[in-house]
Amino acid sequence: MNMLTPKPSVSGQLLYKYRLDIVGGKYPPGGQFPTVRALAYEESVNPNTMQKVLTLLEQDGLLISYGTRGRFVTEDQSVIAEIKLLLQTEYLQSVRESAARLGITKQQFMQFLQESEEQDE
Amino acid sequence: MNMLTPKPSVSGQLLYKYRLDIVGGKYPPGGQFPTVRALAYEESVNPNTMQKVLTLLEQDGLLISYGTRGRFVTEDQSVIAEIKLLLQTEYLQSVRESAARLGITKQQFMQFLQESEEQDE
DNA sequence: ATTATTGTATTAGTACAATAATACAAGGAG
DNA sequence: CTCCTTGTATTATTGTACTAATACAATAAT
Repeated sequence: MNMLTPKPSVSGQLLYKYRLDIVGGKYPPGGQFPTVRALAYEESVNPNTMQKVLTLLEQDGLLISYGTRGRFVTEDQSVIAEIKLLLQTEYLQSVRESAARLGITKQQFMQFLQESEEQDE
Repeated sequence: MNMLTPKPSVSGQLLYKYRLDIVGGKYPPGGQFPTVRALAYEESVNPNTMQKVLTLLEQDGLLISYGTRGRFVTEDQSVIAEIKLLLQTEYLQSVRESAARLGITKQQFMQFLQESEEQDE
């Protein structure tokens, strides 16, 4: 039983996933992005649904569509960096609120961090 | 533009809210819980939707229905404590994953905690 | 006793997300 | 030139969450 997260929409999850994939460098700036149909197949989702997701990523400025040539990740690294920072900031803010609601103290959080493995460098 | 959270269902949000309200002590153990209709009105939600939510809270063991006498918060504090811990643990685990996906380092997190106001004691 | 309020249940309707099934124009590849 | 793949668009259908409108039995209140 999942206590926390009410199920979000498929498209919302995919949108978030690709945002993270892009700002995380999985798809490098200027590089080609997989096709609508390929991603739809990969995610076992209808092509229409996937296209909507990619359209939203274009609105973010993360992707650019060149008609039949395909879609590409923006070359503008500042856009990517900006969105990455936005995602991080928004998330940390949500953590603040959630921790408060859950009654998680700063001490608990510190201890939690100590126990965490270091994933950087 | 909300970067993070795809819209969750109404009932899922309410379920989460009441779980937190109960484990947070807003509704004390053994005390009466508001009626379906009252809560539905309060949240501007259909009574049917609210009833489903309360039914799920019963399945959690947080609430007990005594027919027409109304619904009450469980008197068993261990159940409440257990669920509170479960919620906290589940959340911290999700934080670990999310932080990793977002590329938030332990250092960033530490700094974030320093900047946070202290909300306990 | 009557009345109001409780939880519970049922059925139908609405709104929206997602699927399904295509179709088409534009460019690349052979 | 022809064919394939690209993005894009359209229309219909399905699934589901939520609303709407009740109804009913049990109990507390008066």
